[in-house]
Amino acid sequence: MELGERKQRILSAVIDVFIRTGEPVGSKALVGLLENSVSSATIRNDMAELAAMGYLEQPHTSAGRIPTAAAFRLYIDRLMKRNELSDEDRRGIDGILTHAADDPEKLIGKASQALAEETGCVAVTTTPTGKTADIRMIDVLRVSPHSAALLLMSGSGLLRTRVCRFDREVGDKTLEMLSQHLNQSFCGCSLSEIGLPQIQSMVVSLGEHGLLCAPALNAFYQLVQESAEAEVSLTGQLNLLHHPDYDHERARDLLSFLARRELLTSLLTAMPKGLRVVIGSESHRPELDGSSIIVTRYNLGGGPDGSIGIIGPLRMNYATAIPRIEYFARSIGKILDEIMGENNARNTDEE
Amino acid sequence: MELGERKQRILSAVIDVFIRTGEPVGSKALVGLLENSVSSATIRNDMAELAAMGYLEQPHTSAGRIPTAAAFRLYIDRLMKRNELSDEDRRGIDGILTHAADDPEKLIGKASQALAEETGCVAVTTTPTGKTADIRMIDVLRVSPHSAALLLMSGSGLLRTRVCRFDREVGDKTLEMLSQHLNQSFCGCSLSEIGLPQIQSMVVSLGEHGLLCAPALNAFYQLVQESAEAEVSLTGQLNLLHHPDYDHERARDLLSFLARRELLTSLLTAMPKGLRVVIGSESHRPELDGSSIIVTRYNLGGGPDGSIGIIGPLRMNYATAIPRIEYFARSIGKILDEIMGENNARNTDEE
DNA sequence: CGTTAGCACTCTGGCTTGTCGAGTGCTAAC
DNA sequence: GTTAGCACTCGACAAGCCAGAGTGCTAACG
Repeated sequence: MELGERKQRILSAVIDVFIRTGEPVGSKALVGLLENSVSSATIRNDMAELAAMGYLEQPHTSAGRIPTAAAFRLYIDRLMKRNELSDEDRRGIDGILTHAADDPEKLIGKASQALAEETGCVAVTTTPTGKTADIRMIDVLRVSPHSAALLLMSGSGLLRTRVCRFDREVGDKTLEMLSQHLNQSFCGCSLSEIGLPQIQSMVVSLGEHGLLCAPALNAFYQLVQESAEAEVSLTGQLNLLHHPDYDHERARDLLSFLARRELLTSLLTAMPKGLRVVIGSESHRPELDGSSIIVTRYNLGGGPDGSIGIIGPLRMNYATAIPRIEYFARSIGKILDEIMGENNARNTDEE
Repeated sequence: MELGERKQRILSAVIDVFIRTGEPVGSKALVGLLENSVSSATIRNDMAELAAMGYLEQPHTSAGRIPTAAAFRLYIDRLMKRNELSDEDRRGIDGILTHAADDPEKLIGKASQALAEETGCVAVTTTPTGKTADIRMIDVLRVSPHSAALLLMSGSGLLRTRVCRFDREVGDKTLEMLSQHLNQSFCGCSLSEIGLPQIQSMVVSLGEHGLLCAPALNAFYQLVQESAEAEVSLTGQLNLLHHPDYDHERARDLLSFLARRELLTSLLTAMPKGLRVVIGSESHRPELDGSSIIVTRYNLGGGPDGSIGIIGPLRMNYATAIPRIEYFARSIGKILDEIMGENNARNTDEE
């Protein structure tokens, strides 16, 4: 069902005003805002029809109208004019990212922080990892006579360490042997390939050292598990507490939901590629009613990638937030590729 | 000025009830609770005097009394009966800590989480580091043709890594040389000794590789800085949002304050050794009015140590929280010593 | 037929009012 | 020093009221 041109303009205007003020908008307020303005009565008629079509609703009889989730959907897909970033904005972001940008984790942390600050929402990121990432190297470092640290570097540029304790003192040779075996067996493997059986077979191949090294192998297994699944991190939760749309309960409930990382992970990893906007109840999660999620992927040259996005109130400023998130994702992908030295025809000559 | 024995009992009872209910407590409510009960009129008289002495105050004329900060101070220092942990509690904590206890960071994370959950407050911990910690080892790991990761292990058992990018490709020899020089120069040094001058002099001693390695040295410097200062982490912020004593504003303000880590760090590091309770305004931070902090240090055998504690409403359950925190601190210290292999006459034969 | 002006209607939010109950302070008796 | 009794104060809560905003409908207009 096609919407008349004026109705589209009215709906757009309602959404714009609502995003700005957060209050139901009445017919009179729109009179001054439309291009070829018509009288408030006409607008009322159109609004009544828009309400009948499910795009507007009124909290109570004599209040203005507020846009429904369907209206936001239409707005984002068709009506909205993207508010592209100014050169200044870009420079600002570039500055933030290139400043402490050598380290992947730092980079993503900074990006998350900046995004949260600029949008006033909660920023959500996942580490650049995935089942497809492979193991680049493994190292074993002595910590004390009877404990050592394992280090794992994955193809996505992440380093993870973990200390383990042996049942008795271990010699340098044992550690060295352990390191060699681990590297031989697992270097180049994708993280998802490695399961308990493979690791248990190491106990055998290590011969006399096998049993002694069991704690280390156990730690290694945990390390692999940990690296294989995307690690979600949130920034700017405080922003929610400052936002007028979130009262105590709503903020608490949303944050409680976000604290359950496993739910969030599954939500994010289930997203198809490209930029996605999930509006309120579209996620079928009651906790997300009244909130929107905008996420996209940042791609490394190869397989592994991660997500970056924001979570905030339904009436967030999509027009500026969306281009901003896209820019962040592109920049992160580019910088990570540079760090990791992927040779995929990107100009790495900048700076 | 000494308090009469009955007044002490009355004050204790008021505090106990207030901690339980959070509401002003009246004279009648106390009649049934005191040992050698007296009439409500007598209690009223005593309460009036306690109010005059600054231990009680009433929100308005015809409400019950609530304890002042001074009352809590007295309560904690003299009146309170510590509610020692049951064997079961201890076993529970031991189980949590020994379960994933090989890794120092994991250990402290788990402890923090458990403490937050058990007390319903925000748990605060600092990593076991300090100016006095020394550098145990440094490693340089190749990440890509033109980037590498630096790894630093400090005497407190913490591993920190950071990736850095070189201006052009670097050979294995260069990295190896860098690693050797860094270890020779800085292994065994305390973290606080290392400043920019020492690192800059490395550029010279590295000879032809000096300039190429500048980014790595810069990253190393940042790594040292980072490891030198205690890293504060909070767990269970959501608890505040569930607590009836914190409405939207109070929760927001407290969390905003806690988010400013530098303030928190200075607050924690300024604490003298031993267990401390800071009640509301005693910290001279307006944001902490109405909240209390309980912290203590956990000590490693050697110099470095960290803090663990909780932050919550004034009317928290001090009698059970304090022994609990002490137990956590002792356990963490013991386990870390075991991991790090300090030989200080502790029985490491458990389990 | 689409647009406009006018009007009666509805509903919310804020304000005032009145009542209830908890708790106190004081006084006088024990 | 302790207790009983009583008048008083104050906040919480419900009920009632008013003003304002915004609508839906109808009738007139081009």
